Amino acid sequence: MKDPLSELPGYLLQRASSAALSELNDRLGALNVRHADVSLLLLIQANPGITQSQAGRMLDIQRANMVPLVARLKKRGLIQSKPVDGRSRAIRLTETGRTLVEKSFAIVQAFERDLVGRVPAKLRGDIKPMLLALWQRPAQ
Amino acid sequence: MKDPLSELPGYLLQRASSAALSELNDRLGALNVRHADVSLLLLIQANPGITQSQAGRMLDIQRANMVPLVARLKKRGLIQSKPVDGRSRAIRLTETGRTLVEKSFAIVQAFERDLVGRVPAKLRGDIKPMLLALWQRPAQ
DNA sequence: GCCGATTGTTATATGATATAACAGTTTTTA
DNA sequence: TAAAAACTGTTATATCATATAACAATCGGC
Repeated sequence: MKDPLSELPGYLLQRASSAALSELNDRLGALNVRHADVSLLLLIQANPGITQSQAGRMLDIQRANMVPLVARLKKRGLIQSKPVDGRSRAIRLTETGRTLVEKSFAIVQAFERDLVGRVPAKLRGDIKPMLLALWQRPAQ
Repeated sequence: MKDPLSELPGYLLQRASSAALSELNDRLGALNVRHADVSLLLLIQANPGITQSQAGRMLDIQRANMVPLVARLKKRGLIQSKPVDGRSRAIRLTETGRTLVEKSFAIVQAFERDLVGRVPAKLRGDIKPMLLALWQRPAQ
């Protein structure tokens, strides 16, 4: 059976990404979180007091889609937020959130190690530069 | 603002993939198709008479999710199918489908060229091997 | 000829992402 | 400083991708 798609870097990029993401989600399932939760928690951990919109911009998640994500984490007691002015709210991890983000990050790191380990050693140093280059969105 | 996520190859892989996919979908919008349609059409073009399940396995799309995809392409007159035995159906491009897949493939190729062009020249030869390596799913 | 596997299908659920509209607030600028 | 513009969080809603479970019909191997 011919496979014309595997010649296309863009297709390989998509398949690699979705396979990796689904593997990571499987592993994170043990903590009952998903990759989107963890990326937001890690971002808040690195930037305590970050605003919902700021986080959304960095994660490329639109304002409207941040609402249910933040609400879920708040409901689980992982984050708290308080007004920083009349419209923005500063988000921080709770103690529970800090604990969970540490456990999650351990899983993420193990996953990243495995992922990188699948690449031939001589190419490993090029992974980040290459993915960053592929990420570039041309000016429109 | 700290960005702990951009240190993680897995995260870069996801962002690169989703940016690329959304750019490709934008470009394909001119033909009123999406990337999923085009990948199936290309696969059928390369393997006339391929079965719905076979295609699904190659594209990693489950049987149940192939149904609306195939139905949509059939409704647009891009593909036709006829029974190959009591359960399987062989799928082929129609003349309309052949025309559309050619136009689509031109867009895909232009996109792939641009995508690869964003990677520093000295790394370009490693794109496919690296993405294939990242795609590997460990035996479970 | 029987039994397990396969195929296409329906129904359904979840997650990610997109747009439009809004009320209240802040910032810009004329 | 008053009016205009931009920003924030929110609701409602739509689309797309993906997942599972169940089913009837069919096929293949023993």
